[in-house]
Amino acid sequence: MAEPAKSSPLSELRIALPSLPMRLQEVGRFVAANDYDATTRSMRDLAAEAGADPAAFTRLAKAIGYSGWDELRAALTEARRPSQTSPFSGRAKGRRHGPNADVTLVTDKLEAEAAGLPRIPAQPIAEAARALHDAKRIWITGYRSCRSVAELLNYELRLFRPEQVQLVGASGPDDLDLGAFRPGEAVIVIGFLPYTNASVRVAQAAHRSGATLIAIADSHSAPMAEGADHVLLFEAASPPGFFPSLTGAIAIAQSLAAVTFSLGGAAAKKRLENTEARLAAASTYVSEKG
Amino acid sequence: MAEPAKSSPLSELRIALPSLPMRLQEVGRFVAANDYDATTRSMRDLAAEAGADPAAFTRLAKAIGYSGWDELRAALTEARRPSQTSPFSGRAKGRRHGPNADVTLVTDKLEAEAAGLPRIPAQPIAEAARALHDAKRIWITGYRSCRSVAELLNYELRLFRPEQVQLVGASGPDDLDLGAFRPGEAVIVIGFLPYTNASVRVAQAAHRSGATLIAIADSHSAPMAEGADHVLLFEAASPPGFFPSLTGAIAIAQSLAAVTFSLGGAAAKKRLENTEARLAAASTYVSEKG
DNA sequence: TCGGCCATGAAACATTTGTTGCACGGATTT
DNA sequence: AAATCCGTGCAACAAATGTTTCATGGCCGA
Repeated sequence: MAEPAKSSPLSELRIALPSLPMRLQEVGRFVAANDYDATTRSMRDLAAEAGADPAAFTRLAKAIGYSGWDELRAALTEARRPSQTSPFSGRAKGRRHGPNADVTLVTDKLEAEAAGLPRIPAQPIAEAARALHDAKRIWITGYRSCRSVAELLNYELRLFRPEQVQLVGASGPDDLDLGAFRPGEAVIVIGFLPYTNASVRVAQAAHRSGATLIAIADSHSAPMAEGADHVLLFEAASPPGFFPSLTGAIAIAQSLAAVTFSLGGAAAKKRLENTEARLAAASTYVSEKG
Repeated sequence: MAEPAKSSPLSELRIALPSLPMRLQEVGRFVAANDYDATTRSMRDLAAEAGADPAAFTRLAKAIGYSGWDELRAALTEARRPSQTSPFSGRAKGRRHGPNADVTLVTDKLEAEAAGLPRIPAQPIAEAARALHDAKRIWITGYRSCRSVAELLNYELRLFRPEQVQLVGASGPDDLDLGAFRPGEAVIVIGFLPYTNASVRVAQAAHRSGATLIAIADSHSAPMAEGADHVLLFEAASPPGFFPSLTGAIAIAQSLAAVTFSLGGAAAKKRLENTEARLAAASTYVSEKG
């Protein structure tokens, strides 16, 4: 298989974890989660706290290729040494050229997107949230890459308003939903350049039906923003050769859901708790442990 | 006498330094200058490197009020312990209610998320992208709210590698896909606390199969990060009452797709152009106009 | 000059450290 | 069903740890 990036002893450990015997996995997890204590305290101490046999630590070290616990701990200690590099900069073994171009590419992109977020107008989001709060029913629309944003919004809103939120096209052809829009309902349409025809049709249908139209788009002149009651803007632009950025749209979606939830007050909170209890009962999630 | 501010054992040491016997001063200065080694290496080791007698360390500790070297080192160790408070913490502005409480809520949230993005480690993303580039096939997994991230990644990767990218569970029960993982393929699993059982099962299956496992998660100790060849971290934490933030995960997904695309070179570019041409021919998009 | 004092290094001490051999038990194979 | 392997806990081991003691030597005050 492709050789794993064994940048640090910790990642070596984590990679090897699943293929170890059960008890060794336990102590391995303990070490990975408490690596600072692993470097400072004694093996027996750790064993006592982890509720395991001291010998297990020696065996763990040998199992992942070290001559013993001492050597593993030495490696962890070196990896932890505050040493040379400033807070960021990865662990850079001296790489400066070639592959490093990708890294700066990523950093630049992340910083650019971070810069875009605070520029998102907050006021319209709050207003749109109130509209959602008042809506008897909420429809959500997004095509192609915007589908992911639509689904996230759908998911989060359904956590506390399960019966009143629906993804357009979720239960059959989109066109069936278009005729179902009613006044008093809200329709959210997400899109950016180039605009998908289908999303524009949804927006138009929403407007015609008298429902409240909320557009999440990259421009006021976006087709789905025409006639919209609320327009939530984000920056989708990216450097040439990149895909448009959806980070802003996601941030808007999450803010929208959060404010709508807070407007819902105790009732919304109650419903969310019910949902979570149901998920827990179905053992959807990995149970927490010490 | 006036009690000196004993904020840390180190400052205690430095304060008491001048009033100590010469040899103890030397040792004390050595400890102050190499406090990391002081917490990790043994007394005799330090003595050898400092060119001093081991006993001097015990005497130094006693001279500044500790019962022995062990106690001094324990204090230094505690002082050095990495703070367990999350990177977020400087906030908690008092504003709760008011006319535009919702608006400040949104701006705060946006700013917090913007601050989180530059903290995403870029190096692992670049490495993971190379793994994707080399993979014969790419599987993508995400449940519940992470489903949206998975689908975005799926969408963008398929733009230039249509036949080799597949969403786990897209064509039938997830379990059918679990058996299909092969060495030389890559499996991406996205998740954060609370972790969905299904995603952990996918990660385990991927690891067992010998495929390259890429985890996008909120912690190194996330279950799906165990055994992962690449772990891409983001901050999902949000203020109480909020949903976890997916902004970071989306940003990672997009960076991953972008770097993978750039690694694809001319071939990837060609495929992307084909795809776009096909979409245009199907008049998926609204034609540009004045 | 003598006598006490203290800093200092070396060696001996009890304790704790990491390690390894052994026996038991469950799972798998023959 | 028997044989075997492997994971695991226990206990004993040698090595290393921090501490203490003791002998030495320099310093200052009588």
